[in-house]
Amino acid sequence: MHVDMDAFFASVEVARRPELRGLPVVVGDGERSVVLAATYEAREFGIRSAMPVARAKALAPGAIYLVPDHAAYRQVSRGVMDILAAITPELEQVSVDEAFLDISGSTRRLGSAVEIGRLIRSEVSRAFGITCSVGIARNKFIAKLASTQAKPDGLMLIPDAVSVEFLHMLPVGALWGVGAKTQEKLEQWGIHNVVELAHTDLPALERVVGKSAARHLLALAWGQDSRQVETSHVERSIGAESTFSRDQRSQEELLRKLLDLSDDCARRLRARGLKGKTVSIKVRDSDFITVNRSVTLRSATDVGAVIYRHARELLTALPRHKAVRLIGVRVENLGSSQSLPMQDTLEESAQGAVVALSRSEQVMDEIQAKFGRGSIGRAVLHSPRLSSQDDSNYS
DNA sequence: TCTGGGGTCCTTACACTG
DNA sequence: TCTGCAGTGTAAGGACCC
Repeated sequence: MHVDMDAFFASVEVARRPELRGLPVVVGDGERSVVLAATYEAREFGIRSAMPVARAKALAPGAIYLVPDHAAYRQVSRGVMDILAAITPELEQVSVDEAFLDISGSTRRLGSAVEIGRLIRSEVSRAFGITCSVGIARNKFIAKLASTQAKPDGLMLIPDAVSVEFLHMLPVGALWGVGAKTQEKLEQWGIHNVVELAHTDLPALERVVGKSAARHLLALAWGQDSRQVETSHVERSIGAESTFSRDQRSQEELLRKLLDLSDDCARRLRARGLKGKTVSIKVRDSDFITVNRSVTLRSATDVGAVIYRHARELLTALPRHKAVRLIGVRVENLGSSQSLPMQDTLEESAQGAVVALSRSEQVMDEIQAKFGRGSIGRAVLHSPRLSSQDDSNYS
């Protein structure tokens, strides 16, 4: 079973502000952002999620535009997931607003799959005043297609016997893993629908989309998906990125943001008991050209100052002519803190520098946990100058 | 029109090792 | 000593998902 909230962020806003009901409501973060969610009334104007807010405003200047309140959405999300967890522990949360459930062990206790789907929909609506759609099928992929077809505020069961027939009515873009680029490539080869893809032979498909994707797509096109509902998942990377309100040329400001993002990554790593070995940065310029640079360290870290130092080296090594639109930091190659050694390099360990930095950041975590995120921070992020050379400015 | 931020996975190229 | 090859790790880019 696949459960998917309808226009989730927008629905949460409408539920807590009933005067918005029936109106075109768009959740999006300001001029340089994109639409995160839009009510079905807003979609009638052609507004879609991921569309630039500026474009949405051109389409529907009279719609209501709201700044997202992620804390509120997370809270509702947790409540919805609690409802689902009461149905079965075989629950896989895919994102803030959707989940897969393996309900094969729940039908004796709670009734048929359709009855369970109805129960979930009524519980979610009763508890939070929002709607969700439910898809039921023999595997995850078809269940997800079913919930999409059921939207909004619906339920669809696709019996085994008709699942391939159902699949073969859909455009190729309905397949998991076929986005705009792959769809365009497939269409160049005359493959527009799932049924056409299903009857393409593997070697030909491999030439179009590559080996791995070809096998994957061909299986999906015949309704085959052996993925299980995974109740736990291992994080592979943790990152943070930010788009400037105006394209940035000042190295000072870029480094300041880089430090802030490095700290954010480090704090989240520590909160999860993780360390990472690879630090990567992402820089997008005013022409929307994006480059990534990464470096693998000798040992893993969860220290913001260490992440920042490597990120800064990567950034300063970059030849740059254009102003910067977006900058990001990501830490990859993650492992548990317990299983990974402590120091960054022998040299630094000898100085005790990294140990001291690590400890001071842990103390900051503790103070922030007690008194709030704004209660303590790096002085350098609040001072007018940030040297690009002097490491003493970490603190 | 002017394109977010959180991620995952795949492909390609290249260096290195046995 | 040289060459080819397979396997592995790293780096960079790209596509895709929500």
